Amino acid sequence: MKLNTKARYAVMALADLAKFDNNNPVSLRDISLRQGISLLYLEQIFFKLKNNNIVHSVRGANGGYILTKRPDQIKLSNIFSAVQEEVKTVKCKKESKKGCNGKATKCITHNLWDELEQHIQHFFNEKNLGDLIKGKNENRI
Amino acid sequence: MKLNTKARYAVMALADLAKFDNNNPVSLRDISLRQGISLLYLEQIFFKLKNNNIVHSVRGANGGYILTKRPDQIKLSNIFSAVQEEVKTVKCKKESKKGCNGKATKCITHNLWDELEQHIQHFFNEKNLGDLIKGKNENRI
DNA sequence: TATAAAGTTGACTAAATTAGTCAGAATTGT
DNA sequence: ACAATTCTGACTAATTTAGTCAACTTTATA
Repeated sequence: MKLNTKARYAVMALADLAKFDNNNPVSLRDISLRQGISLLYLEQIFFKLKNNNIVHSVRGANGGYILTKRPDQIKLSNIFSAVQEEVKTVKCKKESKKGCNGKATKCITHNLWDELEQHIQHFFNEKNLGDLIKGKNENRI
Repeated sequence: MKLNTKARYAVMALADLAKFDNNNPVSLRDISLRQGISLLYLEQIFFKLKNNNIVHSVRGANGGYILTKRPDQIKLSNIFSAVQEEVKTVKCKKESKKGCNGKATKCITHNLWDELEQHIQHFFNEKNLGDLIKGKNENRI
C-alpha cells in the first residue's frame, strides 16, 4: 500500500503554489528549489495538472503556473485523478459480469477491498489544498 | 495507492482457511484450487505466515495449515505485517531528526501523509478475519 | 516399507512499474 | 536578441512484483 511520488509531489507542489501565490504565476524553478523536486519531473507533472484544469499556465519570461480555483475548492481526489493515481485494491472489477478471476461468484474478500477503496477515497475527498496551508504561521517549507 | 497481490492473496487464503477449517489442517493445494492462486506462490506466502505465528503447519500426508487463533482474533494488520505489506506514504520518517528530504523543517504536507497512514492503518486494525466469513450463507468462493 | 501427499526454503527470473532524464521546440518579457 | 519559462514526446536505469524452479524433509497409509 504505497503512494507514488508523482501523486505526492503533485500535492506538495500545489500546496507550495497555493502558499506562495500572490496572484502572480509561480515558476516550476521556484517550486523545484523550495520543495527539492526535480524540475524536469515537475514539468511532467504540471503538464498533466494543466490538462486536467487544476492549474493554468503563463508562458514566457516571468511565467509560471496559477491555480484555477481557490485552494479550498481543490480536493486531493481531483489532484490524484489528474496525475492518474488510482486507488487499486483488486483487479476483478472490470470484467464485472463474470465475477472475480472469471469465476461465477464473488470472491470472499471482494466486499472488503471495496470497503478499503471507499475508505481511502473518502479521505481524499474530504481534504483539500486549503486545509494544507491553513497553518501558514507554522514555519514549514 | 495500490495493494500488492502478496497481501491480498494472504487475506484471501486465510479467509478460505477460516471458512473451510474443521479443526483439520487445510492443504495449500485445496486453497490454491478454490481461490485460483498459484500453489508455488502460496507456499511462499504461508512460509511467512507461519514464521509470524499466524498459522502453524502439519507436515506430511493429510497435512496442511491451521490458524493459531480464532478468526476474530486475527486482525488484518497482523496479516499485512506478516507478509511485509507496509502502508508507505512518504520516506522522510526515518531520518526524523533532520526533517524531510534533509531539510531543517517539516515539509508542508508532512502531517497529511501521517494522517493518511493512520487512516488506512485504522481500517486494518478494525477488521479481522472473522468479519470476512460471517456471511457464510452468501454463496462465495 | 514403499509411496504419495504435503510442507520447507533458498535461488532465480520475466515483466511491469517507477521515477525519473533528455532533447528540442515554442512563447514571451525585458 | 536573449533569457526565462513552459511544452511534449521519447527514452531509460533501477526497482519491484509476481511469480517459478529445484531439491529437500516429514508423515500417513496401503
